[in-house]
Amino acid sequence: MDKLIGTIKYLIRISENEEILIKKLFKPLQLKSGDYFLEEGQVCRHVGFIEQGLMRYHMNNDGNQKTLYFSKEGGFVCNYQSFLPREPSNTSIQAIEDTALQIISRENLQRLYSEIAEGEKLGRLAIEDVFLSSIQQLKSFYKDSPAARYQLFLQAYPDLAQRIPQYHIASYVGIKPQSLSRIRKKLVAER
Amino acid sequence: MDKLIGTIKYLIRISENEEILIKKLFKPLQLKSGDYFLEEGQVCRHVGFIEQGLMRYHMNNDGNQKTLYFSKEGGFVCNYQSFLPREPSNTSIQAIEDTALQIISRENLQRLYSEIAEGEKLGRLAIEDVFLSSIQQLKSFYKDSPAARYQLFLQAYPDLAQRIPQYHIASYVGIKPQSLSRIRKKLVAER
DNA sequence: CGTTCAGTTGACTAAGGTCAATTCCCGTGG
DNA sequence: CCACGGGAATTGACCTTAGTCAACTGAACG
Repeated sequence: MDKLIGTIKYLIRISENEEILIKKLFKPLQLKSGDYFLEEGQVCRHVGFIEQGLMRYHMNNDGNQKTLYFSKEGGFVCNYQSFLPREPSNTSIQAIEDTALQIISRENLQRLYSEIAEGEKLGRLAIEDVFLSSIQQLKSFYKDSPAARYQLFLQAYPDLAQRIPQYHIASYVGIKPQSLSRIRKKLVAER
Repeated sequence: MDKLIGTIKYLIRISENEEILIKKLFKPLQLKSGDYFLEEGQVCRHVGFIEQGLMRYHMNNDGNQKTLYFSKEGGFVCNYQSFLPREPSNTSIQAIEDTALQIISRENLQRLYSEIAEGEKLGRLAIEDVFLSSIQQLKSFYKDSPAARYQLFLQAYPDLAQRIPQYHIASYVGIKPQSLSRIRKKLVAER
């Protein structure tokens, strides 16, 4: 809960009363590695804040999974594409480490928006963040080779490279594990 | 101006006075085919609404351009990645037909947000729309082959296929014009 | 020890990229 | 009205790179 409050205070200004309210609006949720926060076909009904742990977003495409995104402690998780229009999600969100979350329901999020002075701003900032980073990633698909995307991933998340198995990273980069293995070999040889 | 008001009324409820205010906040802008609404390196200072015409978003990557997106009459144009944080844009927005816009400055958009009852909601809806469609596109890069992306483009924008040169479509799909030409040939053969 | 699964490696295939030549289309000017 | 020029699109030959299939290695764990 401390990390959540800290992150919120970093984004907006809140009073002591507002802090107390926020603590009431969020509920803790503990997931084991492999558990799902959201499964394909369900409607996403909560926004989560990761206190500790690691999660991945993925789609199923006739059998093989495509990893879209990772999110770790300090980040929010939500499939806005399902949450906003209240439609069944076409992506899943799964813990890939034991993960401690603070989650807020749609109803409580509405309260947060209306009862916290800068609540709307907080919502906007949280969404803008996801928005900008997904556009970044889209651009990378246009600009960068798989090898370059892999290296950018290493630069951006050096810690995650240690925590995430290679076949998930390969999927995130948009290639097969075999190809990533070959790219890695090549990168070592060039260095 | 009529199309803009119609689009806004479709998204939110506005009073007659609010309609008058909105008409004051937007200014017309006429672009010739080839003209830029936003050039790389500039800060995006306006949101535009396309009354009539067609625009494309593109990046430069050592010489060759990558087309990220098209927007036509009835749509909004803005590089939020530059507009929101007021940073120099790394993408350009160019008219590829003679295009009539209604544009609103950041200051006037602030007034729209604060002086129109559902102004914030309008802003949120406009951004959500761009947000959801760019995630859609990102997912397509994971799931779909270039041939499939081309066909999805044709389905989604049958009219645009007639208005946009193939080399721009190829770039949007993420391949070279030669490859798109071969894919087209193959699709005809299969049909 | 044997099982399991991630990761690597090899041989081959498929598909897009590259370079270059050619054709097509369309507008312009003689 | 026709000839020419220029850019778009197509085509061919070849290259590069990721995918596929399958075998193998290595580490973790019971």
